[in-house]
Amino acid sequence: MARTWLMKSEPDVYSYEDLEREGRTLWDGIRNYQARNFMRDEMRVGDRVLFYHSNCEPPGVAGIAEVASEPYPDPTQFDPKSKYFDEKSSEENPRWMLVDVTPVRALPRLVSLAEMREEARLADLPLLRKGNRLSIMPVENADADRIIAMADQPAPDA
DNA sequence: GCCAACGTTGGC
DNA sequence: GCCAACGTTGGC
Repeated sequence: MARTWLMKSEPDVYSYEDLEREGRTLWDGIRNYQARNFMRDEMRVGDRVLFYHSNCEPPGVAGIAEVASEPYPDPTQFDPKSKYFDEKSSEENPRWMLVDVTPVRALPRLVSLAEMREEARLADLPLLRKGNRLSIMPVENADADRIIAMADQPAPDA
């Protein structure tokens, strides 16, 4: 059984709609070792991805995507003009790895962070843990299913 | 190897 | 825009 991951993106920078428009993207710019390790060591082609909109109003899960490639070096680390350039990395020994992601479907509506906090059965979701800033994290399949099901229900009163 | 200083994330 | 929480860096 494939796993599910949650991947954060700021919609002002790259939204789920952008992914649908492009059809595929490199998940570049990850410069956190724990997040990199998930992509490098644990993700498999076909794993499900909850595409999460962060640093926006409201934050929440916007769509479902899928891991679409094996891990490979993030090209931005080698580009001196990129803000993600890493002078300590080299093509021979790349430090940052990424995967490609493709869209699956937009959720009927955004499932907000506040709404997930209200759902007692999601209490163990890593996303909701205090101070968690990881931009990529695993999600239990049952929790992911529940979040996706929430999008089929009317939004709770704000 | 400790830890203070600094930078970043991201909700609010 | 604020700031809590956390990760990274670098002096020692």
